[in-house]
Amino acid sequence: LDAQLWYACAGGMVQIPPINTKVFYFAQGHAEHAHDKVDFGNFPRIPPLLLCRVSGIKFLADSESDEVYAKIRLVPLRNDCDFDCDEDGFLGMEKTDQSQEKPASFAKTLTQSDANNGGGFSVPRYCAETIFPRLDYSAEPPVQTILAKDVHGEIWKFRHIYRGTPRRHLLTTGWSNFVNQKKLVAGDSIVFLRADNGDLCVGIRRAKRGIGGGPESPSGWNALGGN
Amino acid sequence: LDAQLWYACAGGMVQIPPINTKVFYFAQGHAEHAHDKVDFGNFPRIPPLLLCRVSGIKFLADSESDEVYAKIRLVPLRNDCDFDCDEDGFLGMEKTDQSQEKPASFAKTLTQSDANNGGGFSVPRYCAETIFPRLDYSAEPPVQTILAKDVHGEIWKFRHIYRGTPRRHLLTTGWSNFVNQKKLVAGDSIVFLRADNGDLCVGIRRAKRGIGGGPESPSGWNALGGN
DNA sequence: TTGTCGGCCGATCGCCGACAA
DNA sequence: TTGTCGGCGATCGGCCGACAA
Repeated sequence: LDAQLWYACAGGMVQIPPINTKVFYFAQGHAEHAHDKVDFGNFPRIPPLLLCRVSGIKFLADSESDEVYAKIRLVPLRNDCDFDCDEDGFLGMEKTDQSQEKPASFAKTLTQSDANNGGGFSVPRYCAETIFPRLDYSAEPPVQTILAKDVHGEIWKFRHIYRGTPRRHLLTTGWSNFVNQKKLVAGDSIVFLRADNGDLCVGIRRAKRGIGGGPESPSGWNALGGN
Repeated sequence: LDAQLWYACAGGMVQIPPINTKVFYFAQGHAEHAHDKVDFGNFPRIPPLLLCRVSGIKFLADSESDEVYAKIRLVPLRNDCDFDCDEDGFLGMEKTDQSQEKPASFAKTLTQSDANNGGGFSVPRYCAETIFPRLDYSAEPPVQTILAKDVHGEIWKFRHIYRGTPRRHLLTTGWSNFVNQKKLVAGDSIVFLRADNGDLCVGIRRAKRGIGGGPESPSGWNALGGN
């Protein structure tokens, strides 16, 4: 999964520590947020926090829900007594690789009208003008076909039209099918992103269904929630 | 799963040996008909047939396809040299418990018109008159609602009407939904059965898609095919 | 600028009798 | 007796501009 699309779907609040930086692992926080029981083996006592080195990161998306999540491999460090000393990036608060080049992306939370069965999608002007392919306004009406790739690489086709009084951008044909296939409801968000190679990508960010997330959470862990 | 409904779905060709009878287990035949590899462990050489005692039978139905199949537990017998001697029922060819009380059931292979999307189901007269609940012919038109339980215990509702010139029995409302949910196509069969307690049951028997069945075969074995 | 609504048109669903095999 | 067909009315999907927030 492309890291740029991953970050766009995850949202601006999400920061992933770069590889080889040091982070604290909060075992209890992890256990409390996990849906499945976390197996700490036979450790007699788990320290509240554990200094680790990030040794690997995988950007993934759930095959069912499209929700993005990350698997972060941590290697415990021995010298967790002198952790406030020196060295490089704690907690990834300094500039990380994700900030170095931010591609054009746009997220919108679906309104009732957007999610209504049989309805279309109101495209905010900013999104249509900066993310979508350039529309030929000289035609009457201005209309084009849009192709967007989701997190699995699947291509979705939409009819993009600029019409109505006052004029506005809309997705019509193809949108309803997308909503049904992805099981989107009002409150969920959709993300459009123009990749570096010019390809248009589409991702989704589902609304939080309640504290702790629902059983639909990918791989049994809350995706990047807090700790 | 009720044994009567199971036998009705399996069809008249199917005979299950009663418990505690002796049968031959054809290892090679089993292996050839299985979809998954059959693991015979480290046996250096498998005899062509193995005298066994039936120690357990489970009547089951695949949760996806509704197709019925049986799990038969076999215990190998030592004295497989003198198998043509005496004792009780070989191969269940004698009367078994399934023949002692045959409930009223009827099977019909779906025609193109039956399976057509949006169409109804032509109920053969015999089925309507002997299996279905008694219809009040004095009404105009004669119509009733039929409830039928499938192999999972789920209830399906159909509108049963007697109309047309010449008059015939039809299932209309509810039938299309049943066809779609069960993914029935022309050539598949439907089974109606009136249980001892008076309940109406419905089962399906899918058409053979080719020699050896398809990958949809339940639990990796062909259901009761030959050996 | 954009969320919601009612209008409306075409496609599909599904019930019907006619007719023939 | 029952399989197939065309008809046709009801429903639904989905595109549209009006209007107001």
